Amino acid sequence: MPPTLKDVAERAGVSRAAVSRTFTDGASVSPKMRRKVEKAATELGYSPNALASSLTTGRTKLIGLVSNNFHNPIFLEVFDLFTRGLQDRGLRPLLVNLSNETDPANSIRMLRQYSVDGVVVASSTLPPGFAKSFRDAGVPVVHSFGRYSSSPEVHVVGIDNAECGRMAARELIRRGYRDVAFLGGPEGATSTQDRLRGFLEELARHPEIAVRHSFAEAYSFNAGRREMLKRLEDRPAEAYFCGDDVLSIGALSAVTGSGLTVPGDIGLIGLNDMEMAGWENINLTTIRQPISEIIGSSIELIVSMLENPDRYPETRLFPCRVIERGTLRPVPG
Amino acid sequence: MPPTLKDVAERAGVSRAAVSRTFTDGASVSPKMRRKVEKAATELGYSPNALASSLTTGRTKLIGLVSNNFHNPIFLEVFDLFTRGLQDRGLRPLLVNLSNETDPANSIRMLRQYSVDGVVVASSTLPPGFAKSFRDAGVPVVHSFGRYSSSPEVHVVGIDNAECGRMAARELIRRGYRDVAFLGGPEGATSTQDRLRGFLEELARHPEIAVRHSFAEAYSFNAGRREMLKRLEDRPAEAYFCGDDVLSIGALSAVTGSGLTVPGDIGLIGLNDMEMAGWENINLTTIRQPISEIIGSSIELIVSMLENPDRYPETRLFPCRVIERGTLRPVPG
DNA sequence: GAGCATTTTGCAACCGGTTGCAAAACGATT
DNA sequence: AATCGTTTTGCAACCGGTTGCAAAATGCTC
Repeated sequence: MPPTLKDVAERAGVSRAAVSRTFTDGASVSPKMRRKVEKAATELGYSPNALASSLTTGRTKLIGLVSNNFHNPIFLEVFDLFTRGLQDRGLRPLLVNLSNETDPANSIRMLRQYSVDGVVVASSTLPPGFAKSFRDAGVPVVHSFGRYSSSPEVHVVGIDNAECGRMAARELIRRGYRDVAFLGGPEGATSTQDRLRGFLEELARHPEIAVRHSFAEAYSFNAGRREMLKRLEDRPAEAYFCGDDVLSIGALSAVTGSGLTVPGDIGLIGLNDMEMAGWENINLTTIRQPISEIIGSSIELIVSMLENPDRYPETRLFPCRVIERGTLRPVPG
Repeated sequence: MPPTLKDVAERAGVSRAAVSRTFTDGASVSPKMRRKVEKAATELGYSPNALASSLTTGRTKLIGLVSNNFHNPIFLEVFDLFTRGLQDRGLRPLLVNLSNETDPANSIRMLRQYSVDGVVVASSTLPPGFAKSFRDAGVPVVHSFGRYSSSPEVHVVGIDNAECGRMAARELIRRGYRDVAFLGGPEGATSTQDRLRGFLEELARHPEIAVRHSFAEAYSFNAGRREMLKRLEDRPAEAYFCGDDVLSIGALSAVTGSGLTVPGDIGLIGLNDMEMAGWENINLTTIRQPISEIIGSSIELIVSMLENPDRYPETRLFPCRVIERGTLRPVPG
């Protein structure tokens, strides 16, 4: 139904090749020819079919954006930044929701059928092997918010989760807490494991401080709330480092709902600094993850892989920092 | 690089047409042939190129998912439901972020270049003309969360915003408020206009009740908070119907942050019933918008348009209902 | 095993573009 | 005006599939 190259060529009285050339930049076309073609094209309302041209050029400018996290509000920011960043570079995000899938094979097949030029895996809970299987299928891939590895097999952009754990521990120690805990996300998630590891590592240097940990079933408000309610049944710790902000807010709700106060009775520190953490009625002390930088860097990386698919895989980690708000008690003295 | 139809045909010692047929269902292939082809295909790891086939079939199974709302957490639920629903039907969402665009021409061109089979516009703030320009370009379109029109030009699926306004008014009246207000979203948004209209309409039947209204600059926490802070400077109303839940939560934060209580000093009712509204520390009374039904219906509609593009445009409205939580005072008596 | 209807298969053209190559047009030089 | 080097243009093959049509194969019946 929409006009094709041939229609334009006929109307302009030139060859199809000539039309094609006027629409691919860098091709040799005389000014006269260009005028003729452009006139015919606008008269017909022609715009080239990107999919047809992808057949010969081997480029679709389609990027698979794969995620399994459609419940944490931080991911709305993530999608916003990714879609805008990709669009600005003339790339189109093909969204894949992995929420109920476990097997990568399906989504790999699907993305190959649409011959995406590259894939961005945006998730802190998917195992590293997931991104790897895209690479094995010959598709350039970047794992955003993925796990640090000293010998990376795919590009990873994210934060040093273990360092965040240490950072949280130092912050709690600095404020004089003597009985602290980690309230993590799902036990299997690599991000949870790493944050816990760092947390324990740092606290191991302070044997006088009691440490414990437990896991919520998901990175979600309700999971955080439920887990904290369980902790409150027995004698709770003085302060909790929660796996992420949403968990923290759930935990916060459990604490205040039980008639205790934050930070009076219990201190809380989260991770992410999602928009909501700054809301007046939440005001969560947290560790800021520079998601905008992470995403910018991920896009830059995937773009560079379009030119050079065999680019040596690297890990890019961005520093986090503590954002002080109102859920930890002040530094003593 | 990936194996093509031809490779499979050669390996199986059959014609390319035969291979094509074994991969299109409903085509006539003998069991023997099918076995031969499938064997060769799995050996080579072949899977058909959806884009190439779209050239002849005219179907890409790509659906443009267009939105300008990447800040309201409710839209994460929206994206989740849309992507899952489309995937389940073998369709692929091509995400378009309209946040900084105002002119539809660009996105229309882009979606036509990728020959999407249809477009879903998911937004309550885009003008009706936006969806229309897709239709004019010959692309099947559904406007989800769009405005009701008695003579619709495109498919609209959503709620009756005016009725929601009336519903909120009735709820406030029922609880004995005598001085009420509408704290709307951006003045230009059709959803805001309609909600206000309904709200005023219902209150016009109760001249003894004072009514006023004002608008926030966006459907966002900060806008709601700022606007409510302004209202609090002067003598505020007894109760506010806020344009949506995010605005309500912002307003809630402004009220409690000013040392007043909800619903003691000021009552609040929102609209959407986003997940967060039910969180213990928010506990917002609100009007539930059945987003899952709206999205299911939108998908059903766009799917049916793939078969029958000239389907007569209809408006589908879903009923809302009040979810009673803790931000309005109890019914007197 | 011949004759027939039915199914299966391959040929070849086509979908909407791109691109290597050679012919045509152009411009400069003598 | 003839020669030569450059640029511009068109031809035709190709990208990875699909599909109408006719030929080949199959299954039945007698």
